[in-house]
Amino acid sequence: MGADQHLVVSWLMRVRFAPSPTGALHIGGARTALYNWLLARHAGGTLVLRIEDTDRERSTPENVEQIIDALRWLELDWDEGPISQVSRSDRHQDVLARLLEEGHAYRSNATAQDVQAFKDEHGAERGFRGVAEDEGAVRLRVPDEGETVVHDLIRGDTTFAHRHIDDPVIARADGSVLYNFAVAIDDLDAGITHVVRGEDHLSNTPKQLLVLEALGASQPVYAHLPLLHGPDGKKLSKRHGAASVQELRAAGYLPEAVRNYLALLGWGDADDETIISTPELIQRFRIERVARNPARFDEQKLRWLNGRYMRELDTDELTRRLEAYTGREGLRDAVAISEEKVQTLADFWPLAGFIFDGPADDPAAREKWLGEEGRAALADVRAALAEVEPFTVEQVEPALRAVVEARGAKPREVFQPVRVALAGTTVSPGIFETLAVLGRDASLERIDRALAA
RNA sequence: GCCCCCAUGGUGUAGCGGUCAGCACGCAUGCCUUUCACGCAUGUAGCACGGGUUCGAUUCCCGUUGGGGGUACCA
Repeated sequence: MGADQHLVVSWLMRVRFAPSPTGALHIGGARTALYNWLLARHAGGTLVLRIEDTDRERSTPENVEQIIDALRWLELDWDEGPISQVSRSDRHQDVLARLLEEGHAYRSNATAQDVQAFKDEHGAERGFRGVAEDEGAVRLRVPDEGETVVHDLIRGDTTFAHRHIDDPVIARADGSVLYNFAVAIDDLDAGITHVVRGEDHLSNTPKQLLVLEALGASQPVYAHLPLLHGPDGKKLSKRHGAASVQELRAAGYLPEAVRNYLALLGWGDADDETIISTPELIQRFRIERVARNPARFDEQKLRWLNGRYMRELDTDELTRRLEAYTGREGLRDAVAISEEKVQTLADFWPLAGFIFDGPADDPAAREKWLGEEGRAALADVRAALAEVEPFTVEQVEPALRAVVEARGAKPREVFQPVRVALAGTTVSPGIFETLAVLGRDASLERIDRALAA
């Protein structure tokens, strides 16, 4: 690589997604990943995946795998990593030693009680300052004077007075480093240019900046995303239905619809479009336009959006998705007549499963539509259907309408009994289409059964 | 407690000193119609409150209230 090219590379955007593997990837984390991905793809930059696993208790291989699965399902790829934060502990130790050596950090055995005692004496707003000891945890020295300003692409500048900041513990007594230290070093070493993460990290940013400053390193540009809440305004949790990516997947949502929805949750373009394909998103997404206020996750809108995406897929593709989702095969004909009626992949089977598994059992439907009148109509339909040739929608429809006319009935008085006979319920795809998909034999058999019951 | 962030209909957002405050979801009604949907049409509902600044504030400043985050030898 020549010098010129190197210069170009150094100007490119490098972002990262750094989840801590504490379980399933939540929607908030998924959105953070999406925004970073959008930024990287838009700028032709690099997305680094780093696993923040310094908390050994919660970081299990299963949890890491869950996050990677979720990203794959969302079709968000990364260019470097996954890098385990723990795997970088040698480097962390080197930097820690240097900070200790240069006096930017010190060892201390101060406990939470000691910190409280300090505040009782100096005032609650006064940041804790410890005294150097021979052993104990490592604390970063925060100056008493001055302030640290976080320059944020979304929020502008936020100023933190040093006198309010506690000397943060950056390494445990056993030497293992803590998040606020490791994250600063890792982002620095990875050459991250833009740190895009949740707002819950904003208050800790000055500590990370102080670490960087102690090292004489330059700082990245920050962008803190507003947090996501549940429908009730409270923190998002399992109580709110699908709160994790795997739950969204299980609920039958399409990854492209989820990307579209998540992109709009906290971000809006000037032209106010709602349906935005991923390529368009890459082209139009601007981190500066991300909203500052927290957003609520609204599954109703996701459902609507998902329905729009479902209807945009052609029948073959939708069939592939549905077959993968249900684990069944030979669904195409049933899919073709159900497309307009489902909003999620999960909606399909309850609507059209009767075609394969036989009529559902809905006593109320039978009672209402298969009484004396219903059976009489059904018998007429059976007779008419026996003559239809070929057994196609084009031939079936006029035959049934002729029955309606001959009986002087309302359409529903004839069609609903047929529907209940075939599906067992009052809801199904169009009746002519359903008949055609079922075929003459199966249709007549089901009608006979309803008549005999 | 202390530090920090945020505030447009029920929800997500557009707006960046003068607009009938726009769009989407939802909800309601109508049309379509064999069920359920889809689609189409119409309607419903909002600038948290109080002070300023200004000829004029949804928009700028301050405060209040209300949410949220941080304050761990968690991330």
